[in-house]
Amino acid sequence: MEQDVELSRSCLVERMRYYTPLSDKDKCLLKSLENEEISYRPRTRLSFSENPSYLFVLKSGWLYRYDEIDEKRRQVLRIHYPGDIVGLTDVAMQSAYGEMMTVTETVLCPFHKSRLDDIFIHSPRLTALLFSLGVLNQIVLQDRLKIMGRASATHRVAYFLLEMHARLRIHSPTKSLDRFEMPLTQDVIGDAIGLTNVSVSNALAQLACEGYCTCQHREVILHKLDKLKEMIGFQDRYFEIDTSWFPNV
Amino acid sequence: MEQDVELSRSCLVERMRYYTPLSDKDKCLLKSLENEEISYRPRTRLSFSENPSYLFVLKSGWLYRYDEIDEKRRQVLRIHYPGDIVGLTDVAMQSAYGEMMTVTETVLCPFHKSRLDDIFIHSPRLTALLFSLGVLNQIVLQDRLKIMGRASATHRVAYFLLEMHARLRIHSPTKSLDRFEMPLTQDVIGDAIGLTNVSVSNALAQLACEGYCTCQHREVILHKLDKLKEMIGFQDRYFEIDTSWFPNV
DNA sequence: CGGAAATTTGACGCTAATCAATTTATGTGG
DNA sequence: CCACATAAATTGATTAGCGTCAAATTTCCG
Repeated sequence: MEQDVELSRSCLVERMRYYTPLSDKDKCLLKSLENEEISYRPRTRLSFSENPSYLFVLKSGWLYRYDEIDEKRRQVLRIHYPGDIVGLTDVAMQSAYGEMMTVTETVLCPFHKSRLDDIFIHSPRLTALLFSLGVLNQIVLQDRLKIMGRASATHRVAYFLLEMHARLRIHSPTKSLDRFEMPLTQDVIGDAIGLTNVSVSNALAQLACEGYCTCQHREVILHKLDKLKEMIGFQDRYFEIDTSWFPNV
Repeated sequence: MEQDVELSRSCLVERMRYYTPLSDKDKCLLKSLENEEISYRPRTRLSFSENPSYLFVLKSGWLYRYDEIDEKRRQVLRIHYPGDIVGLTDVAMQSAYGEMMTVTETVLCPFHKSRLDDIFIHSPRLTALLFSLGVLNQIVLQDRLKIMGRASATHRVAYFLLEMHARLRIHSPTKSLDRFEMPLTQDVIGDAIGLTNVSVSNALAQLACEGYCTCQHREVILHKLDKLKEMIGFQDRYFEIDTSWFPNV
């Protein structure tokens, strides 16, 4: 029991066990990825392009990945929350994809990409889970494509808030979580959904005006969560993984 | 030798061996996924939402996946080429994502999702490859996000043509392939990159006017492939997979 | 060859980008 | 704890690009 409590302190284990029960062996496998720790200050630029052989477990804090398009434009590709594995898009290719920037104080646990082999070789079940989480990521990206392609500025911003809400819910599934911290600036939000900071500001004003939500002082309050979801047809992808076909070993 | 030739007729084996050498066992594993065949006519709507437990190897033909937004709007999420595994976004979740439509005459090989377990259990190396191809897909989606968020209509269309070019190159890496068939209508292209068919038409006219490429009679000719790539900063993601860390079993 | 689908072309309107100025919030040192 | 400097957010005026609607032309396919 003591041991189990000890193991559950792993951020990655917390995340994974949310989707499916884990054997002690699997917990150990995951836990071992968090042996080292590096801390970063807020707003630190992280560039691992020189040798993208390391992945990271994001232990605490927020960071985002972005890619420069030109001097004044960039695309925010992904926002990372605690429990995320960071850097897969770097290690699968021979070169890194964009850069990362910490938002808050951040702790990363680096591990070499060859450590993934341990999982692939020793735990087909964990492998299936990692694989499925990769597919889930594709689905989330596809959702974002849909929004970027066709939705108005207001809908895009609403979508962004709802996706953030869905992400945060994973780590506090009991709470209703109608309010949460928002450390991202409107510039970053805009770069994530293809808008200028001005348009984000206007969209937030309109959402507030219609009573859906407010976003002030780095805090989001979702007054009409369900109505908001309905308005843009939002689906929470983070609760849906089908584990029925996973191998039992 | 005879056997090897026989095995190489598998579309999936062809695709996978492009990225890394495969053992005979791995070839058999992959080949066995193509035991059944179903043919479809062009422009057939495929909906497997009732019970999304089957994946498909796309043996021949083209099809695309899309999702309706409202009556008149849809987002084309992905275009599938021979050798693709189709349907991962359905089986990982408990419900299907959108629908599919064949473009040309198409042959699909269905297999149950539990067959993936065979790969995860028996071939860590093939698992690593499947996993990496999933990550590659995420990268391609991220590239598309970048384009959708910030690029002009002309750049979007140029990007679309170049991505198609990159995809087709996988299956004929020797040819320079500066011209290829384009069975997709401008409506479909537009729905893929967030434009109307009218804007696609205008963008193609401008690209042709500037001498970059022509798209007529269902055929694309890229006159200045390199200049076009340079103009939009295109990177071919399909050649980059890093297999150095894959397990040897 | 004939009907339907796809593409092209043009006129007009709307949304969000751009540029710029102002207000508000944040964080630091005294 | 306050004053100050800087960053972030808000507001407004103007503009460019794409969407929308509609009609004409070309292509496709049985």
